[in-house]
Amino acid sequence: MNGPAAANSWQAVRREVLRRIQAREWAPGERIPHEADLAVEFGCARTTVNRALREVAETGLIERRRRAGTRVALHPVRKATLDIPVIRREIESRGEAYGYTLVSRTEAVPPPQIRARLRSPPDRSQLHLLGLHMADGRAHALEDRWIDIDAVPEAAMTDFTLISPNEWLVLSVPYEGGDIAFSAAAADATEAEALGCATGAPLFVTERTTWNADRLLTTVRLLFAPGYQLHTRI
Amino acid sequence: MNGPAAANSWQAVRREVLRRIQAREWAPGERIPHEADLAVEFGCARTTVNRALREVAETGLIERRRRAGTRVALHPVRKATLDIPVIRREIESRGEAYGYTLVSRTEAVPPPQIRARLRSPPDRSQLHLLGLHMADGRAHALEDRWIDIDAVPEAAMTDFTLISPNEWLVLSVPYEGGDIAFSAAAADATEAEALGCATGAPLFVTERTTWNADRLLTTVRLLFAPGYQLHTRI
DNA sequence: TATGCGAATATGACTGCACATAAAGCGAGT
DNA sequence: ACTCGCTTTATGTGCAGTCATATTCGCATA
Repeated sequence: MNGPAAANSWQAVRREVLRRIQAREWAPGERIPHEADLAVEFGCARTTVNRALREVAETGLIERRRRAGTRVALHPVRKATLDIPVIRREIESRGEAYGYTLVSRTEAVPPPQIRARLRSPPDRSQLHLLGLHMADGRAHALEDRWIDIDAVPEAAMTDFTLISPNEWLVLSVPYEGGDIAFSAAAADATEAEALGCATGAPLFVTERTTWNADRLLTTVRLLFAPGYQLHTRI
Repeated sequence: MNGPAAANSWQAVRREVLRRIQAREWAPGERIPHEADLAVEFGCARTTVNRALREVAETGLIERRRRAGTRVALHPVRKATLDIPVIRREIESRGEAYGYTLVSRTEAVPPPQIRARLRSPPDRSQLHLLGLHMADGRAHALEDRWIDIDAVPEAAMTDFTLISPNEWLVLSVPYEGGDIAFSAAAADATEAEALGCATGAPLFVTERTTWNADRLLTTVRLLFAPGYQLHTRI
């Protein structure tokens, strides 16, 4: 029997590895048998064991180091994966009607905090956009965005009354990475009016800065209407 | 020349693939050459191309289907990975001193919302724990937890004044999965006092329910002191 | 005009092998 | 004791070839 043992055997190996960790057959902190032994035990190639263990390691349950071997994590840092869709699609996928309004558009020198985040030189004006995303006619999220005009010059010519900067950027500006922070903040008077809630209401906030190679492209603060929840699974 | 071409060539392939997507050489929605062709072009084995494309697909930038081929995602849903450490370790890794106090411990019939989340039968009492996590003596997070006594009977005998349920559960109860929700809420009078903030202050909230095979184990609501941010990267 | 079936095709998985590389461990030389 | 360097070991990566499987597409048949 030369060919593949059965079906998806790397997943079978992963299942068994997870079971043994669950059942404490392999205790936290303990070293587990090395790939070659497991390959013999499971009757598959080392490659297959490697694939399975690599996937488990990605969830944080085991730690692997060359020569040192593989051990069950002592303090597992669980990894959860967040899906970050474009807001329009998030709303539409819930079966609600999407709407968007541009509230204001200016070019101005950003306040110190934003300037620091964009690493914008002092006195340099940047594009500042305020927009409101709506779901079934109700306010969903307020988007407060700064775009670096030097890094994204096309933004200066774009009409953001028709397409939200959120979506335009995803479609037209390739980016490599970013960092995201989640927090809570109280709605100030302006925000409360836009979102149709009381001043001081607790809002879920995400702040994201996006870059491309060495350029910082944009930083955005999204304030979600009260009741919003971000969901994920482990 | 039989052996590996150079070093980490699957990462080189991934880099080049990402570059072509960035540069719009492969436009969104467009089908890209199939693995065999790319293998020839890059002068490596199809396995290597497969590995690279699989990794890219995991970030949501391309979509792959058998026979249909690989195409650049039209509406990329970016995936971010959240690290979810035990609270004590999160605090200690910032170099702060960790502290924990058990505020209250009761067995009671949970309110309807919690009962639904635990799928607990009506009139069944469950273990209810309230505790406060502290960083450098300041309140960090309030933990409001219900544990299913039938699923985790050991919890009934455990002294939660010494170890937080957060940590005890991770150490002693293996679990398979859970779901997590993030939101914002206003501090009520009790919460405000415990966290040392004003009543009505906006708090970052995470709610998590954890299960194991078919049993629901525990559900927890964590209220973080004002100023807390959850960070991640794309 | 449907529709049902088989061929073609691209990804998915696996094997057996080889070489690469990080890190632990050991031992010789100072 | 201490350092340097060699050996050993477990994981990381790569290759060629094969079989598996989902899907599409075209053709034949009702």
